Amino acid sequence: MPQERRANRGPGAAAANREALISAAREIFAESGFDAPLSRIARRAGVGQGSLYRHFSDRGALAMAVFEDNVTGLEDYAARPGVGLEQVLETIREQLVTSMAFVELLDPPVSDPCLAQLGERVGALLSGQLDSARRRGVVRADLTGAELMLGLSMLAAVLSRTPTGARAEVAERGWLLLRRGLDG
Amino acid sequence: MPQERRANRGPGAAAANREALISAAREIFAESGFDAPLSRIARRAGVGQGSLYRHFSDRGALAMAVFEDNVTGLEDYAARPGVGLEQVLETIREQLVTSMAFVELLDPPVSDPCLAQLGERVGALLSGQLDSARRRGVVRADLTGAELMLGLSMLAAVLSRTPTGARAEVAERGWLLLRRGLDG
Amino acid sequence: MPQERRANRGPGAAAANREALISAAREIFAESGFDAPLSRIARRAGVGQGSLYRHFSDRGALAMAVFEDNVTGLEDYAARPGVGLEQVLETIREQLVTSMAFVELLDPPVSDPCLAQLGERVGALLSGQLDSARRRGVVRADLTGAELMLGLSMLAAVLSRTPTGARAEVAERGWLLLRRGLDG
Amino acid sequence: MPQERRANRGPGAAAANREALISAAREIFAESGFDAPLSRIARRAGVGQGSLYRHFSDRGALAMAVFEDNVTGLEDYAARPGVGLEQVLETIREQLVTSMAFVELLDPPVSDPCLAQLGERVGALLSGQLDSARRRGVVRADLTGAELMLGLSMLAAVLSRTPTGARAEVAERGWLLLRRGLDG
DNA sequence: AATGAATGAGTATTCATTCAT
DNA sequence: CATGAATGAATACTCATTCAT
Repeated sequence: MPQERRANRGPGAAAANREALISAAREIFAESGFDAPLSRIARRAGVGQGSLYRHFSDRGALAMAVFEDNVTGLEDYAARPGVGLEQVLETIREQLVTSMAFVELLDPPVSDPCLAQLGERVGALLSGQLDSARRRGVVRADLTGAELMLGLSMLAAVLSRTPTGARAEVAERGWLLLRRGLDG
Repeated sequence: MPQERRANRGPGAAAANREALISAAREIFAESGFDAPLSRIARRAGVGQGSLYRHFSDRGALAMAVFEDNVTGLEDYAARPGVGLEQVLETIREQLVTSMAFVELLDPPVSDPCLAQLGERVGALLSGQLDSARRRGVVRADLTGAELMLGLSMLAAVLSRTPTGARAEVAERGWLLLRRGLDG
Repeated sequence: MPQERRANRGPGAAAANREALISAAREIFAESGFDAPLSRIARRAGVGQGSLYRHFSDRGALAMAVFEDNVTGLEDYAARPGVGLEQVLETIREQLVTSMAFVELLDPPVSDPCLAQLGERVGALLSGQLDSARRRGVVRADLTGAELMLGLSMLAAVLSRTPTGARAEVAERGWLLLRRGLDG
Repeated sequence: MPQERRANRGPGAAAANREALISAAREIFAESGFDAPLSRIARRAGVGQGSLYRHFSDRGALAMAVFEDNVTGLEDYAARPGVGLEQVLETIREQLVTSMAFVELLDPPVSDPCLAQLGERVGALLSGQLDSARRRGVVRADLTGAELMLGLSMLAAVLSRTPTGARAEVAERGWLLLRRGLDG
C-alpha cells in the first residue's frame, strides 16, 4: 500500500475540523509566528490542505478566527460587573504571554482590514473603561485610548519576538516599565 | 563567450566587496526588512552570490557586520564630550526610524549569540551614561539599564512592524509614551 | 446543526437537477471555456458536486449532454420545410459566436467517442442538404461533406481561441474567407 | 544515499541548458499544448526548476524563445531570391504539421504582447510578398494580408486540436479548402 | 438520491546554498 | 578569490474525485 489516504471522515467532521484548524493555527502561530506555513497548520490539525482552504479562504481569515475567540472572550470579561480597566489590562497581559495569536492581533503588521476591525474592537473596549479608570486614578488623567493601544502594541511586539520561556518575565518587566515610564 | 559576466575583479576587490555588501545589506534591510532575499543584497552590491557567502557565512553574519557599524558609530558619538543620555537616546530614536537594520539590533528576535553581544555593547554604552542622567534628572532615579534597553526594544519592535510611511510618527508617539508612562 | 446545507430535495429533483446542470454547464463553458472547474458548474446549477458526478461520470459526459441539445435543435431546424444549407450554416455560425460549447462540438480536441458521434450527426445533417445546395449553386459543385465539416471545424477552432468580444467579428471575417477562398 | 542531486554542471552549462530548455519546451508544447506544466519541461530538459526560471522568467518568455527560432528561420527563408508567397506558405504549412509551437504562434489565444510581436513579424513577412503574389495570380487580387493571416490562424487552430498522427492529412485538406473556398 | 465537506496530487514560484569555471 | 548559474526543497493554492451523512 504505497499511499494511505487519511480516512474521509465525512461532512460530520466539518465543525470538528474547523475547531482543530483554529487550535492548530493558534499553536503554530504561537510557536512560529504569523508567517508559519499553512501546510503545517493543516498537518497539525490532522486535516487535508484543501479543507483548510475550504474553511478559511486565506491566512487572514484563519487568523481572524483565532483572534475572534480571544476578542470575544475579552469583551465578555470586560462586560462583567466589577471589572475595570485594571482587570482587563491584566487579562490582556496574561493572554499576551500565552497566546502569540493575541500578540499579533495587537501588532500593527498584519495589515488585514478584518484584523484591523478586531483590533478596533479591543480599542473600543478599552476606551469604554478609560474614563472611569482616569477618574479612579488608575491611569494618568491625560492618557488617551490611542496611547493605551500603542503601549499594548509595543508590549505585544517585543513579546512576539521573545522566546516562549522568557515571555512571562519580559511581559512583567515590560508592563511595569510601560506603567511607570522612563522620565524623572 | 555567449554570456558576459561581470569582470572578475580579482582578490584585490575583496575588501571593497565586503563594504559594498554591508552597504547593500543596510539598504535592503532598511527597505524590505530583515527577511529580504540575500540574492537581492548581492545584486545591489554588484557582487556575485558566492562572494556574499565567502564574506558572510549566513544571514546572521551579514547582519552582524551591518550592526557593528551602527554600534561603533553610536559608541563614538556617545564618547564625545558633552553628549549625554538624552542625545544618545535621541540618536537611537532617529536611527530606528530610518534603519530597519538598527531596529533588528534592538529586537530580541534574531537570537544570534553574536548579535546579542552587539546588543550588550549598546546596553553598556547606555549604562555608562545612566548615572549622570539620573543625577541630572533626565530619567527617574531608579531606572535601570535593563529597563532602558527593554524600552528601546519595545519601541524597536513596534517600529519593525510599522510601514515605512508611519514610522516617524509612531516613533514619536511611542517614545513619548515610554517616557511618561501610563500610570496616574 | 452547525451548518445549513441546501435542503435535500430528494429523488424527485433528479430530472430537474440534470437539466440545471446542463444549463449551467452550457453557460460556464460559454463563459470560461471547456476547461472551467466542474465545481463552478455544480455551484451555478445549485446542485451538489456529488450529484454532478452521479449524472455525468466525467467532463466528457457532461459536454455530451450540452451538445446533444444543440445538435437536436439543429436537426429540428434543418428538418423544417424551406430551410436549406444556407440557413443551417448561418445558424451554426451564430451558435459558434454565442456558445463556446458548440465550438467545442465542432472542434476535434475533445476526442471522446460519444462526442464524435454527435459530430457525425451534424455531418449527416449537412450532407443531407449538400446535394440540393450544390444544385442551387449555393456551394461549388465538387464540395464534399467532409470538406464542409472541416471548414466549420477551422472556424470553430479559431473562435475557441478568440476572446469573447472579438468573436462576432472574427466569425464574420472567417466565414467570408472560408467561402471565397484564397486562390486567384 | 536518500537523495541524489543532479550534478551541478556549473555555469558552463548555461548555454546548453538554455538550448535544452527550448528544445524540451518545443517538444512538450507540441505534445501537450501550450498549457503543459513547466516542471515537465524542466525535467525533460534535464535541468532544475530554478534554472528554467532563471533563463525564462515566465511561460511567455519561454514560448518567445521557441517561436523566435521558427520566425527567424522563416524570415531567412523568405529573404532568399526566388522564394515567393507560395514557398513561404508551403513552409509554414509544413511547420504547422511538425511544430505545435508554430501553431500556437499563429493562434490568437496566447495573448502575450511579446508573442503578438512575433506574430506580426510573420504578418509583415507575408504582406511583403503579397503584392507580387497577387500580380502573379497566386492568390486572388483582393486578398488582404489580414485575411491571409486569419486563414493561417484557422488552419493552425484546427491543427492544434488534431492528434499528431492525423495532422499531416488535416493540414493538407484544410489548406486545399482554404485555397479554394466553399462558394459555387 | 442529494449534499457538500474531505482529500491530496499537481502546479507555479521563490530562494538559500553549492560549485564549476 | 570572484562569479553567477545550477539545484531542489519548500510553500501557496487549485481542483478532480470520493464518501459520510
